[in-house]
Amino acid sequence: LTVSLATRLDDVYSDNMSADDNSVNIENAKARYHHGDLREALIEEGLKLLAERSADDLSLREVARRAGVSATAVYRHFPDKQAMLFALCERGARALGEMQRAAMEAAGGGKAGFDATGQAYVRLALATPSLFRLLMSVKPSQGHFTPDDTLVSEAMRDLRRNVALALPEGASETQRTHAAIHAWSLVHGLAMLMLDGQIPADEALIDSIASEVFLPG
Amino acid sequence: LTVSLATRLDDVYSDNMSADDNSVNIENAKARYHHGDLREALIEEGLKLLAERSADDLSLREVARRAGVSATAVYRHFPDKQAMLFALCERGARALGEMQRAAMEAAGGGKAGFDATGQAYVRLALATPSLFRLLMSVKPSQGHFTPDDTLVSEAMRDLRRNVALALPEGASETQRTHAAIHAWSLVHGLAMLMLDGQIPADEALIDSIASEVFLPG
DNA sequence: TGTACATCAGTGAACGCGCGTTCACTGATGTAC
DNA sequence: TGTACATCAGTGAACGCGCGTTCACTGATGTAC
Repeated sequence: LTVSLATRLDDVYSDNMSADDNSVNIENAKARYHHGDLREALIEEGLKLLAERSADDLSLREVARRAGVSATAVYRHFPDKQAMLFALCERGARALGEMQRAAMEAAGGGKAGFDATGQAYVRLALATPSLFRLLMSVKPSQGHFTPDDTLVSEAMRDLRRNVALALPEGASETQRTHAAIHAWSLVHGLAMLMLDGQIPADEALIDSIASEVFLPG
Repeated sequence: LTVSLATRLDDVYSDNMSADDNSVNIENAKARYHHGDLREALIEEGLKLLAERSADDLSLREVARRAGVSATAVYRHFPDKQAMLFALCERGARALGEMQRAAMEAAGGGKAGFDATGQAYVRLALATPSLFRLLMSVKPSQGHFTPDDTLVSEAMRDLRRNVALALPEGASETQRTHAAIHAWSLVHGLAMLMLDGQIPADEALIDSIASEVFLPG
């Protein structure tokens, strides 16, 4: 799982620009990026910056600077800063979803698989703290991002499906929803407390807490 | 419990300045505050502002403005902005601790009392979101605030004591710590997910989830 | 193959903003004689 | 009781900062004839 986590994160943070490309910053931007590539490069630099600072401290100008481009160039690819942040969120949500799926699969489904998704959730949070926090800040009520849904709620749908696999056969819809919320709260709290340094980010702790979900029936 | 919560929050947010005091802003500040009162007024305005915006969006200048005082006056009472924020944290920590104690007492101790502290935790978070988040952001590793401890870790000490009351007699130290972390994670995750709008801030949900703590043995 | 032209992703200068913090100051308060 | 003086919590002007965003522009690319 740890390996597959690393692989997934490499996907998210993949770096198309080599160090050489950075050192020939003198050439103009159009020569450096083929058509459509700057958008991608900005997202990548944004994700890299989120590894260094919080989303609140991430500025559009710095992302542009890192990509070797003027601040105004960003506006060719995003209507405003918020839209750029949202693009970063989408990457985070994708990574979260993929990791959950991979963890479930690797553990062979059932209760073990369900536990694995919980552990993967915490590990993703610890691996990409700012992105994880940013992701959570996109509320369903902030409907200007997506028509009527959260990015996270997609992962939540998966969670409700997964929780069914860990519950006894005849569990009701209500029981499933309740168990899903319970499980999500548990791993989310663990992740946040570890991110905030209130609890040691201990591997064994993640594994044990995440497999102690209270399941009704 | 709800009543005692309201009472406690009134304590935290108590407003010593009447509306009249605000309307006679023309008089100079020295006339308005007796010696030492401005510090208190600044803290109160800070807490009120935290009810409107996040700690990140709270500026020293605005706190001063609300208190009817120049921005530089703040420096007579706090060495810098961070110190002022920390003073707000202290209030939050105090409120959290008092609420936990009150909840435990009101529920008559034992497992019921322990569950009540969990519910109170979530309710405090929902009542004062920004203050709660700010409180959590004070890390043990940021030792410049307190010598070698977190503000929150004081509440954590209480938690470990409380969890013992809900555990079977012969529980080991390890089991107690583990159960405390588990319980904290559960209610903290529930609180954060509700604050972020990922889960409805439903009263019944708080009560039921917070009493489903997994207890070993 | 060469020329004219439209497109559009980049540019740098400029805007107004609010911030945290510093500085030299002022004027009310309280004490010493 | 009156006067001289130290204290110190306030003041407003000023600083430098980086931000998001706008504007008119430029110059490479690709297409049409």
